[in-house]
Amino acid sequence: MAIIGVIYRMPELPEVETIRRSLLPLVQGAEIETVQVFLAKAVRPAPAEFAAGLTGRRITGIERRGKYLLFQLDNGQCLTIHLRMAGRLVWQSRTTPLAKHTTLVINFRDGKSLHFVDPRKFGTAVLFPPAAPPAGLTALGLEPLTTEKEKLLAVLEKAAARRSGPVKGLLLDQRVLAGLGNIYADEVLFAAGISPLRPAREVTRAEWEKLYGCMVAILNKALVHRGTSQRDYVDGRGEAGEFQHYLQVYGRKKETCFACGAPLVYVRVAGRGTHYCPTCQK
DNA sequence: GTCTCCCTGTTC
DNA sequence: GAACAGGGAGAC
Repeated sequence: MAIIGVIYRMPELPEVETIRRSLLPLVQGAEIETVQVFLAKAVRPAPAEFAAGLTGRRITGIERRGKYLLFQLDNGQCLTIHLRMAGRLVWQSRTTPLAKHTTLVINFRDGKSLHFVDPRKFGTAVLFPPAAPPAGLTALGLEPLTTEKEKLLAVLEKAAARRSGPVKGLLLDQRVLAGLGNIYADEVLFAAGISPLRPAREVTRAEWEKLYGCMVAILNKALVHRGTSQRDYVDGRGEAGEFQHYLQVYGRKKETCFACGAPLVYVRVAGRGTHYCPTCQK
């Protein structure tokens, strides 16, 4: 039995979208028969109510907002799953033994199961009615890829104007822009030639425009390559992420810049490990 | 608006 | 065997 599902180190927009696309044809129309919760704090509401709310429902579709997956149910409710750092969703036969760190299993009537495996235990699954979405979801900012350019530029400039901190912190702020994480923030800033340390309010209009173009290009290219996979992945359909081969700065600590040959710098910015080229990025 | 913490596999 | 990795909730 092939196992479907790619393991990503830290799923950001391209990875979550790739997972969405791979899962959609598998779960669409499937009816949930039983639900097993192995880590109570990973689900909301509490396990008994969570399981009862899902049992008997059919999944009608999957959407994505930022890094959240949204499973639509046939009664109008919605199940949102956030993989955080190390979570993965694996579609497999119901007889497959549970992997270590499995926090949630959704069993379908057709004999298949969706396993949520999350070693760091940071991931969450929240069942909610349309009228009461979780706070993190409602607070999300614009989608980097589906928003009109001028609108997005206006939002970035406005957010930057009242932010004294480094520009990288703004790119990581999901309330402004929903979907960028540490990997793509570093890559976008490198491509745009902007230092992650630059105060957000000092970024010029021309630079925002360049950053926007780089962001769209990088995210689209990452989507084409099915995201960034680190380490081994498990996949029954060749759905491996390959964007790791295209990273320019992320994860290249102590290496040199592909563009100019200067040693890359690794510092902590906005609480995250940050890679950049001090020569190419100003 | 910025900092801390949650977690455990991996790296040094 | 200690330090590190980090998304987002919650605390300041």
